Amino acid sequence: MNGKILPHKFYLRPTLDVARELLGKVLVHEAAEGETAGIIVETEAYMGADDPACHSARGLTPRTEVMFGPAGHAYVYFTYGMHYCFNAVTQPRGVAEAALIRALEPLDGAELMHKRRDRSRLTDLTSGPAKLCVAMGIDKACNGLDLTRPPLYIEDREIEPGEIVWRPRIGIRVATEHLWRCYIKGNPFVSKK
DNA sequence: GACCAGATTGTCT
DNA sequence: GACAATCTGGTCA
Repeated sequence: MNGKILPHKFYLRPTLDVARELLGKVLVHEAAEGETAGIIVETEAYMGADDPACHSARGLTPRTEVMFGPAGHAYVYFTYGMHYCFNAVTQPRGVAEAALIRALEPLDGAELMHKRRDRSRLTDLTSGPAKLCVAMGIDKACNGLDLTRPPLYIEDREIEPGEIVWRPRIGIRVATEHLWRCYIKGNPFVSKK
């Protein structure tokens, strides 16, 4: 690692602020097979009890337990019978909000990502929430991990994200009116324009 | 490029 | 039993 790991207090703020400021930060996973890292280029905010698209809006269940827990932990959920998605939990214990990481730009361990994903094009490795989980080796075992220490953490390598834009969230059927997805304009790894 | 259906299973009603 | 914070590969243009 050659950056500063983001502390818990980074995540103890309004989720929209955290989602925006995660852009340009670096997600690192030190797995047994090797280390992979990527620059976060796209996120979405899930706003808890008042957001019908948020898993936690229906209350505390075994699945959403981590989101109700303290900030700075990993919420990894399984969906569509085959995909994992990775979120960073925000807000204090009891407030169940999170920032979904939707896309990364590969930084370290691209070779290992290719091996895990079996895709030749670099832009196919991490340009989507389920894709990046495969490329980074993130699965159910990562659910609940503390993001301020290895093996899974997010650090600041002082990368300037560039121009940021806000757009409606993707892949949900309710609450689509909010501009709660943000990404780095023009970045080729963003999942969708 | 746009649009569409199929895959496949955990989670909640 | 219905549905899901998705991806892929097909068709048509």
